[in-house]
Amino acid sequence: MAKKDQYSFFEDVYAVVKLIPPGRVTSYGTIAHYLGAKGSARMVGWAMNQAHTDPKVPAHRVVNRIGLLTGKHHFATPTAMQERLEKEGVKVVDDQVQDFDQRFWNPTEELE
DNA sequence: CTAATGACTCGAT
DNA sequence: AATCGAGCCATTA
Repeated sequence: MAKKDQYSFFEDVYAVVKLIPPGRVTSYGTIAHYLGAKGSARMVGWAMNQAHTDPKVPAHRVVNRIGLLTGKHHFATPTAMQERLEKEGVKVVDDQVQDFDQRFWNPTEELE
């Protein structure tokens, strides 16, 4: 980590992800859109890849727009993401978040 | 330096 | 309605 300007998007992404309330989930594109870059949804996932090493970043609360645990495979264990979500109170079936629309957390509205 | 990929999403055909 | 392609930013080869 001798570099300096690696952070930029990641820093913002981390901040938003850390602000995700328990029992809530959001999507990469939503975070990216909140940051002002809808197209960088991929980067958000990339940021998670670097962030998932940080326990302060609940990457397990971040899923794709349909509530599918696309990145569960990147966790320490492929089930860690689902297990954690269920532990938070979010039901996950077949890597899919139940009541996703209800569990969805919109930073643009919640954080304004 | 150029090219390709990546935990995504939207628009067009 | 379903499928395909393009866009976006950053990292790695």
